[in-house]
Amino acid sequence: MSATIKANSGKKADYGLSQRAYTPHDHSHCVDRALLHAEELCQSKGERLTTLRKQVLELVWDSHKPVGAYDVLAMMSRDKERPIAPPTVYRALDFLLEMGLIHKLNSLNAYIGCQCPGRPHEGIFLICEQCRTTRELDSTAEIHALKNAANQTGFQPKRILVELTGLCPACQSQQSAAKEQ
Amino acid sequence: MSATIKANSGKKADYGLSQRAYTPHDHSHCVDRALLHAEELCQSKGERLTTLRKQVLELVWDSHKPVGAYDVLAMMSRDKERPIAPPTVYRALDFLLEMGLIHKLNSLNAYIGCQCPGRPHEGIFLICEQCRTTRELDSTAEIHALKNAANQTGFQPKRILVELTGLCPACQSQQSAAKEQ
DNA sequence: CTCGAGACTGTTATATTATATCTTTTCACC
DNA sequence: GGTGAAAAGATATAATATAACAGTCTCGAG
Repeated sequence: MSATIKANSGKKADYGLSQRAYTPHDHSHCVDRALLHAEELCQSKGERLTTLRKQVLELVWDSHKPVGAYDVLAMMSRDKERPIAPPTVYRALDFLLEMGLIHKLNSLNAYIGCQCPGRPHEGIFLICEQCRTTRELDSTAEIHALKNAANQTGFQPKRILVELTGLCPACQSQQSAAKEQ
Repeated sequence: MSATIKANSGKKADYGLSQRAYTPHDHSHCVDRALLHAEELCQSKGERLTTLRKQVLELVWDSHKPVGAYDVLAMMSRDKERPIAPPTVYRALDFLLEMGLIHKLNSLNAYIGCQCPGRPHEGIFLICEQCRTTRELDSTAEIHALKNAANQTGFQPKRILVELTGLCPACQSQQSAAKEQ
């Protein structure tokens, strides 16, 4: 897996959390907000958001695309005389997962910043198969319906994982534009 | 990951596909049916269900629990002077996935036989976190709702992955029995 | 039949993702 | 400052998956 490319940082209007992943925006706002949330959450839970953990969170938030553990590893090892070892990164990722500050996308073996931490929720992820931009959808209703359906069979659901792969708006218009040529 | 234990083969009543994974049953029926379906499907698609592919399918269907690629590998290499190599297994698994005869459970990196092949569908998996018995739920309605929700954000969904982890009926009653002690 | 193209399988090597274990450092608290 | 628990460093290795190339089989065209 290759290292992630820096996200577009052009100064543009801010469209609200929900659609932000798909539109040009000042991404540093996203990162700042994420870090702030993280600080608050850890404070309230009495957990330590150490420099290392903060750094990993920042790298995961580097864009709206999921990053692999070894991408994070590579980014952290850059500009270091001695490279970081995998367990260091995995431990930080595990901590952030535990805190609900990031999510793991199982279909990609990659991690992405949680777009609405704090609020209890279970994510539905919309992963663009072309540009990999990933958006988290807060579909409490649909999740609830799924859990209900499971319950009716006698199964007692605890965790739920929903990942949709397809095309984001930008890649759709790109494709239809290409077809018209 | 350890090799999977043979499923209960006691002769008992057959409760219909939907609940079978959770109840004692003559598992050889499941396997036979799966193999039959596979033959038919491959025939109709003009694909070859070779000995190797059939053997892998049979091993995946060895129980109603997901099996890892390396479990299959180990089972196939048993009683062989020369062990099978990973690509052999992965190629067969890829073929079976392509045909829709098995599914991959991304949260476990494991594979399971499709419980309703042929019928076009996208699975919802109920994975017991205790005994790992996994059932496929055919919830067209819920899947549709999810895709709709995604569509409304401008995302064009193609594939969907839903995995619920929790407790199967058997493990629930086992736990409540334990509590009463 | 037979021969050739394409599909399938074998083989070796290696990439990618993740964890076990032990040691050292840091940090909050006393 | 001393102390114990949590975090991070370091080394090794496990678990999952693929690349690349060589050999074998199958099936239809001639």
